[in-house]
Amino acid sequence: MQNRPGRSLRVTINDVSTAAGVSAATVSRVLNGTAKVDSSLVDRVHDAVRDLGYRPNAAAQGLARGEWGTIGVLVPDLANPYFPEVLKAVSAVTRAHGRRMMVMESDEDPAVEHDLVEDLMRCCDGVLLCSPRMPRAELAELVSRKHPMVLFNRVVPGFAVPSISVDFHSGMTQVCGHLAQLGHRRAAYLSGPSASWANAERIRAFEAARAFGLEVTVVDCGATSRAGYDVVAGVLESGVTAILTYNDLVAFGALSKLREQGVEVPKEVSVIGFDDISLDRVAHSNLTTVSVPRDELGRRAGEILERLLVNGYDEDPLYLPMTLHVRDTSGPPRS
Amino acid sequence: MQNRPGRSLRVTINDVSTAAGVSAATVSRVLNGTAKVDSSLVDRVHDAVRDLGYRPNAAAQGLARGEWGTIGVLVPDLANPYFPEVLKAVSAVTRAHGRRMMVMESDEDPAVEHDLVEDLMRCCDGVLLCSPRMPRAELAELVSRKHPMVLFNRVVPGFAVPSISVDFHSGMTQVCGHLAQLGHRRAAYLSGPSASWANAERIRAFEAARAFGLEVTVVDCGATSRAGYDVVAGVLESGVTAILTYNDLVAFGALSKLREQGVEVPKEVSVIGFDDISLDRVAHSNLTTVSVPRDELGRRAGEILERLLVNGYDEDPLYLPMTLHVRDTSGPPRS
DNA sequence: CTGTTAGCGCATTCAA
DNA sequence: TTGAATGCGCTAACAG
Repeated sequence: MQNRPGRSLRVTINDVSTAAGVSAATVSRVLNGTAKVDSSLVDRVHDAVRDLGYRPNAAAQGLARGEWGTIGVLVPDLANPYFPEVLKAVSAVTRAHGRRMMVMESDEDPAVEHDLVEDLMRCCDGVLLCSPRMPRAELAELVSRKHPMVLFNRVVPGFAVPSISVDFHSGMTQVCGHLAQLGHRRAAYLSGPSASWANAERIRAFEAARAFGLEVTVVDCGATSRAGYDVVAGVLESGVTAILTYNDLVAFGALSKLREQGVEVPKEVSVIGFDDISLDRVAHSNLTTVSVPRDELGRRAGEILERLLVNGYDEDPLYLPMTLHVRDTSGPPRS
Repeated sequence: MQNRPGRSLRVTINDVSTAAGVSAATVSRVLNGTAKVDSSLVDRVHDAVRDLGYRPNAAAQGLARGEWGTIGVLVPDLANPYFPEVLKAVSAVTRAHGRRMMVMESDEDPAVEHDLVEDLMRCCDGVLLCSPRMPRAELAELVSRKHPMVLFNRVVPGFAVPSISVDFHSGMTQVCGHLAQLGHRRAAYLSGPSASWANAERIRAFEAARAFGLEVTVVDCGATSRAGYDVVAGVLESGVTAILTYNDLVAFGALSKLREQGVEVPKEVSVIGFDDISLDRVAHSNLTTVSVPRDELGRRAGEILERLLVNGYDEDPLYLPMTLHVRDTSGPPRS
């Protein structure tokens, strides 16, 4: 039978100090190494701590120190395969600096993002914010609170907030270059959320592509496997020889539909993903795609936030490069 | 330029009370609805809160209330595709009950698990523990603290701790039944971590299988795609007609190797996964497997923990059923 | 080196 | 209904 810890039976620093025959301050000093303490007292404190099973109350420490020892992360969708690795890296960095990690999810709902960030701000030393669709004005309001914060996967020009992102533009440029060199002239892009900065960055790459003879048509689609599945058939009719996607999920959906329709890939049409979601951990995917260094992204983000916390350091936006992986779904256009 | 919130410029309940011309107690009452307050005062408080941008300090609330408003979750590997959906569900339930979610990862290292749980206990009202390999003695020690805790994916007989898990035994029995009905007589099981309860449950199903004429040989393997890739070749030589795996990742690795070797699936050998990791979110996988209701698992776990916190309620271990999904990698044995 | 004192910011007694 | 006083558990500043 478990009880919730009745306040009375919770062991505090005073219980320890009494048991050890020292003051509470000494117990604190021993446990935190804040000051030199006579070794005999140190031993008595440690004994008492062990006997009583004492653990400092984190809330009390936070209050007294003015620091929570916690950072917060807000992501739009915990189940999106993009984030686990990022969180893993953030968690590792965070832990290495002696802090804990609070995680919240907005469930892709911009309406709640603001509240969640506010909530994080009142219980975390710093916030890592991945909020692709939050309106600029709301972001500005949050930034104005001067609470340590790092923007993740989104760069907002004119905001004095450290941010880390991926060079999506360059990534898509590599994709286009690959296709152009294979001889493709017309391609379609299954577009992601139109309000998303990350999507806009991808699209921006098509201007340069045009200069090199590759015309890319943007088609509204979405960010899910299902969306790719539904949209791809109509796109094919337009006579393109290659299909680019907002992310790998969309590409998987599209491939699935193409397979059903008996369309051969890459013989009849090339399909190129984005993000490289399924690479290492799940299957040896054969999708040509361009990869995000998700673990590095998480690690660097955690480090920037830590520096911000310790030094109050403000840094320039950081862009991580993407890498093209040519696999089995891209090839020369049908002639 | 961001500063870390200088203590002096942090707005407290006293700032609000001064601005509104009321006592701090009244501010507290208005914000928490703890008692009736004259409506004119209510308005003044709300105005002051808005003007000053006041947000209650979570640590101070926690201290005063004796509750942190936070639950903690410990998982062995954040990047394991098994957990995102679980965390998503836990997060939703937790939030619905007005609590936050702290997440920690043991990185599959039993040595640190104990410390992490201790850390969670001193900053969380309750703990959700997924720790497949922690020795029974250590678990017992943690349970003895009487801190609200729910065991996840592990049932420990004789412990008075609420636990929720999946009926792995039944799941593997379904797999064996499927194979037996197809006519298979000899199969190999690529075993997961030997210390894991979840693995033992799967193996337990092979006794019944034998009674139905299916002989399953257990082969040490591991829990990763790589392990499946490395081990499967040697297994094939033993002449089995079907390969069962600890999880889908292992199965994917095995399939990858088989494909390389030109072994046809399921014509020459059937391959059956476990967990159904890649189903909906990523690709339309064609692996025959048996699925875990991961979101329900997370939801139910969160609810049990919440009940424990509110009622101090102790419940019997809960087992969720698995579902067999017959797809393209299983078929009749070669003759 | 150690104990005593005084907050940290809030919720909750107790009086009024 | 409201305000003043007290304490949650801990750390830091101050004496000794």
